[in-house]
Amino acid sequence: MKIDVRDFNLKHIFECGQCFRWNANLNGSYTVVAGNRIATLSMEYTNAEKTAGILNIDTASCRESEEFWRNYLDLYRDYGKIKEVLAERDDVMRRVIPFGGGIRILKQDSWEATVSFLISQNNNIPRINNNIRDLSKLLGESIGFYAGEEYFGIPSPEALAKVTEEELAPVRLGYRAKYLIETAKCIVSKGRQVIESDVKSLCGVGPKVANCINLFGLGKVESFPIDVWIKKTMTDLYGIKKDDEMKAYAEKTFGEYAGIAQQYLFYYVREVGK
DNA sequence: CGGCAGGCGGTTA
DNA sequence: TAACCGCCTGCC
Repeated sequence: MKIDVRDFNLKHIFECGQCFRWNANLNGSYTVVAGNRIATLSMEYTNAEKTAGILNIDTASCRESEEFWRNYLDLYRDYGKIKEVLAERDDVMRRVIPFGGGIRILKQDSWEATVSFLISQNNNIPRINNNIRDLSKLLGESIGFYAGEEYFGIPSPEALAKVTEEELAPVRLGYRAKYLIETAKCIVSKGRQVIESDVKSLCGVGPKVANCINLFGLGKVESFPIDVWIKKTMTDLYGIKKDDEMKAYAEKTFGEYAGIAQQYLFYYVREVGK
């Protein structure tokens, strides 16, 4: 399927630290797993900034719904307008947005985001990607073959609640294995999906991970995760040093779009740091 | 080898 | 409630 898009860049979207279930291909396309779906996304960019053009979605099955991918890729949100609003509110935003002008907040499944960001703590992106893939292979269900490779979904809370830390050892999650099992047990006992009021009380979930789950898994675009990179950026660009002052600044200045502003800041500091 | 990577929980004062 | 520290692991 082909979709006309703007304010959209594959590298910006997948390499801004919000999602760990993708593989960058040599030709610039990304093979992505979302829930139980697999697709390769490629772009024909039509502007110099590479933020607009024709998105091509190649899926494993021809009965795939375009609607799913439109929603997952957050195509119904007007990022052009949001960028204008943020740039108007803040000079730093005006400067950093062009670096990641094609960012979109993916609408990930809440459980998938919970598992992903529990694993992400004190960890680096390549290892997080590997951990999630290995974990899915060990305990997740097969979601089919694509380009000759078998893919697995993130294990359900039920599947994770049943295992011991020893059984998870091959995935090399370290001390995060316990958090994952305890959190799975907690969600199983509630008998429903993760909701916002659960997040902070989950085992292994502190302020940073909670904000990531809210932002990336529950659509809370006003959430503002503060990690070491955001700390560095806000110290460098705003002269703010304390966490709670960063939080207050984000609430006051970025407001309902704080999570999106966070992504622009994050992408900027990572790009400039290279 | 020590230091560290997109933090957290537990313990202290 | 703030500061400190150990922690699995892999990589430098």
